[in-house]
Amino acid sequence: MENKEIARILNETADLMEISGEDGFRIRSYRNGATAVEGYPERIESILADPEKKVTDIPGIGKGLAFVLDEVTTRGSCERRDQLLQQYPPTALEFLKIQGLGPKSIRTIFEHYRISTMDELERLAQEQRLRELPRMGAKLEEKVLRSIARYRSSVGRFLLSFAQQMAGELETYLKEVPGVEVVTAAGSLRRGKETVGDLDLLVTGRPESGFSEAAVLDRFVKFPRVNEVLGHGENKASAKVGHEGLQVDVRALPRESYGAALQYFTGSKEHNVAIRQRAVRMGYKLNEYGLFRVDGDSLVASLREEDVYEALGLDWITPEMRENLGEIELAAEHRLPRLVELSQIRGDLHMHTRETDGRATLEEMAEAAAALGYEYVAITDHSKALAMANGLDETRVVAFAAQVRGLAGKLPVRVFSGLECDILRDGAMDIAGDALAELDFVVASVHSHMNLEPAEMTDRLLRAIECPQVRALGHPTGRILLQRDGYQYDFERVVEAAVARGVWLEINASPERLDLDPARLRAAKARGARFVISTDAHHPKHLAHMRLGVTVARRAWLGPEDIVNTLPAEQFAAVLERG
DNA sequence: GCCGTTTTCGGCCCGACTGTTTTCAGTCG
Repeated sequence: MENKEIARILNETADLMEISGEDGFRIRSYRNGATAVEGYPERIESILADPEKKVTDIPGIGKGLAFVLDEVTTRGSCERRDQLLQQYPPTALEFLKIQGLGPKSIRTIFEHYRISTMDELERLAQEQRLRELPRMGAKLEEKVLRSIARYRSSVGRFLLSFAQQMAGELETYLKEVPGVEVVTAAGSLRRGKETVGDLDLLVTGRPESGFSEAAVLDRFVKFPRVNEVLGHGENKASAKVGHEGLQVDVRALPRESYGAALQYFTGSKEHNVAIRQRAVRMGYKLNEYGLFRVDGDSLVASLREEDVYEALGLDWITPEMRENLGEIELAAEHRLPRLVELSQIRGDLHMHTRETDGRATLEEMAEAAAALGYEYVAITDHSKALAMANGLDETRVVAFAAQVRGLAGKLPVRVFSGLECDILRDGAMDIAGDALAELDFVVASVHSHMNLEPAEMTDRLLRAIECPQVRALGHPTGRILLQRDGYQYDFERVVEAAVARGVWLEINASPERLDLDPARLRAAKARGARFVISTDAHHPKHLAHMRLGVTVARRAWLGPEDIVNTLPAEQFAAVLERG
């Protein structure tokens, strides 16, 4: 069992313990344990199996959790979780995802009503029976109904990063089948959409090396994380994978038609419709087997995707652009834009350390950045409004700026002193201007009062942008993918103000944000905005999320000239200096 | 339940808001 899965079960147990009203500190120990397990470099299972090693050497794991870990790895659950699941239905955990409902309210609901499904919860709210319970009222019912609607629309969708990871695991696994040459994820994953509904894997190989389609599909349905096989034919098998139930379709293909199939299954639907219309106009027909002449049915192209596009008089179009938003016309005129690439990113401008809610030190973050080949980073811990994160006050901000000046030249990358400064409800900065002025780089973000009226939110952001020390607007919509919509405001006005003040817009690359989104990025670019792509890392390994941010930028057709952190360190420093 | 230790028990992060109350519990971050 993977550490991540163990951590999930510990967190789930903690959720149930909260609903059951157990001691808060004990619950926190379970959560701390989960975090420790998830971030631990070695497999817990192998530590448990090794008599030379002890899990209790891991900080956060004591005697109690050691026993629980042993239970979880051997049978996938633990005694306390089993007990609690007898007491509450598994949907109790789903109810926690509904905004406005926390463990206490869920417990109250279960004490008064015998319900076990989301539909029943919805009915209680509709029939105004929640308000009969203590401390619940009409507003809560409305909130719950809104949240259930959002929950429904996100069910069956998955974060891009999650699907990519699953695709990677399956690729490694399927490549062990003799003769397999390529395993490629197609569909919205290949196009880099922020969330994906299912995973399409195309597999091909060399018959002369023993490749057989049946062998690939047989191995796939035996993948240990397959939960339910939905279909298993000669060319295609489908299954729900992982406890999350991501649907994975594996198609085994002859290599001759690989390019055509890849084009076909990558989509988008709109792009493909337009491409096929173009083919028809040129006297061809295009399907997943190849591009054929209509008269005589002879094959024109199918081996490589590039061949298909070329035969249609088009430059090859990168999957991120395939949405029929004008890319086909540009490809026909050989005028496709040059998009930003991960290798062009030279620094990361949003990350946290142990000073607030990060997990590593400034030095560790700098080393991890150097390992990725970066020239520079900005350390941007939280400001004091985020009390729970132990945000910096003015004194600590000034001390931090001085500390970074003292470290000049002593770290493997250039470090800029930064701050992710909270934008208060009225648009004022959480930190006084003279303290901010000590820093090299200030990114301003909203973390509270996200439900203001659009006009008020617009004014708030406009005022924040006016602050002379602010250089970037962090996660500008505040959306959390599959969980929370962004805050409402007049985006165009805010962008125009940002352009006028030289404030950059952040593309926050953390997997659950990817904020701004491609549509807003295009709109902002059209108004002259410039961008930074930053990871918002809270751990050195999060720095690797940069590639997700780059993917989002590419989906918005952004080039290196649009992204400020493609600048070399000296030039970037000069841009900061100019103010 | 973990940790550290003044070694066997006490401390562990909390401020702000919301909607419900009529003085504050529950949620959120």
